[in-house]
Amino acid sequence: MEFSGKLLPWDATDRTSQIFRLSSDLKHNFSLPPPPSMAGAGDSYHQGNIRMTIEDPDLWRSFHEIGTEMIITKPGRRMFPHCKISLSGLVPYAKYILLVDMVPEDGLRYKWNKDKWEVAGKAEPQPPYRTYLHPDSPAPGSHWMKQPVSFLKLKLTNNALDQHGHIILHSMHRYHPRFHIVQADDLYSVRWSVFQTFTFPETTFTAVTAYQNTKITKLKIDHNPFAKGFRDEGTNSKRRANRSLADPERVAKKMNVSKDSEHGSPRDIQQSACEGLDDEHVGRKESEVKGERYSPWGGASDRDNSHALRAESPLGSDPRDMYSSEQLVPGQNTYQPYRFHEYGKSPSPSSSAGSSSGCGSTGRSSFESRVPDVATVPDHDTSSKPSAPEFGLPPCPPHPSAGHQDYTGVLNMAIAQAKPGMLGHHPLYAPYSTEQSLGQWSGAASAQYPPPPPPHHHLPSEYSTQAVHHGYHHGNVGDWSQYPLFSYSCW
DNA sequence: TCCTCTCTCACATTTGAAAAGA
DNA sequence: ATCTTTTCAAATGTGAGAGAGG
Repeated sequence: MEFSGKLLPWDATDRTSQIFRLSSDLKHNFSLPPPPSMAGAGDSYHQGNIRMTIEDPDLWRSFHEIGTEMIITKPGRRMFPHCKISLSGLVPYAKYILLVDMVPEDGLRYKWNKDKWEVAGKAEPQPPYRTYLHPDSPAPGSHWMKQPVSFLKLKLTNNALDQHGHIILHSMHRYHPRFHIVQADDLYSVRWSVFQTFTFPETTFTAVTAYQNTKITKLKIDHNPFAKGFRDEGTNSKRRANRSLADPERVAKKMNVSKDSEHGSPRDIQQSACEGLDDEHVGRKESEVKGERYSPWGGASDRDNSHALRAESPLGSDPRDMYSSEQLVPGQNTYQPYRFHEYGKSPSPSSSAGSSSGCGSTGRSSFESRVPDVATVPDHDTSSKPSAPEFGLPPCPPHPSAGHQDYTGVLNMAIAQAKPGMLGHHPLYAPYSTEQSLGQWSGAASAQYPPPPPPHHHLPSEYSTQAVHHGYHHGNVGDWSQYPLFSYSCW
């Protein structure tokens, strides 16, 4: 079954900021069909029929089945596989901005123990929240649609003081990239626009400073051209020798990689915690992969023991919980929007600890405020990035269990390469100065939107989910959500 | 002090874009 | 103007070692 990412109409005047997110499974929480009045209604600017697909889905799945790891370094490291998407359904002549940010999977920290990932405690406080702006932004829909859009240059770093606009992550934490499409002529318009967000479960990864799972290393070497020198057939005899011990395994792995992605994996590996994701996101191949996945996630074998399982695997036995119900609400707080992540039934430390967050123990939705703001601050590194403005998306509020978070609101975007003029003469930057940021945020938000929900409290009804979930399976087609932004001004 | 875990660094190799030359 | 070659910055995983914490 295929269900393209048809946007549900959104009334721009609707301050309740309902977010509609297509889920991939009707049997989940929000199974309401779209109100007839909304289905296919009118304004193409706001509704469109946007569809996003991820490129190289098989490659992503190959990694995902093992447990994708992404290296993060101080100077910044590219992702591999890198994010590359295809878009359709955009208004050809309308301009869009493409953004990517990294969303914590949960409020947990992990460790690699022998051959599997285990929970190692609560997540560390969230580092400065950044969003990567595609350098082509803004560009007309026709531009985005004519060929796949690559985020090759996106870099991940563990340097909280990074000044290059790289996305800052914590090592040993899990994230997934989230793609945003905003119809806007420039960044100034962004805040008036509707964000449409897409996620691809198979892009979930663990940020690491050094690879933990040797199978991931091998997969990277086998597929990343820059790592060609480390391949068995490569010229580096020294490294070949070092790796020779693992050769039998490598051979077996190589033989299995392609197969595994579609036909399951070695049986010595416990079932993948990602199984559920595959079930619904890997096209209609679920029957082929279910229960056979190789997984680095410990405890996954005990599928029925959801508690035990989820304690170790944030994806849980039914990862759909995580992806199928995302609601985004506008941040009402001028500088402290909150994001609530709740992973449904998962009794993970994070969710349990987050009871005070107001997400409710029964709800599956993860609520997020998406209030991208751009801090206008002095550029303190003009030599290296004279026009390296960054703006942060809405400070991703903390996971309930993540402890104190950095609300600096640094919405850094690596827009150094963005088209000149898109930001006009305003120096956008992403400082880590709370004072500055907060100062910027002190806009008159409340004038436009209802009062903000109290932090760590139940969302008021007007923010409650009215998500509409459809069967939305097309392998690498992203889930999407739509939400208005910018309840306050910051420019 | 020892151990474990995580992170950093220099290294050899490869890629790919830009520059130089034919 | 076009094609080929050269140069060089950037990207890659490796493995040793440092550093923090228990």
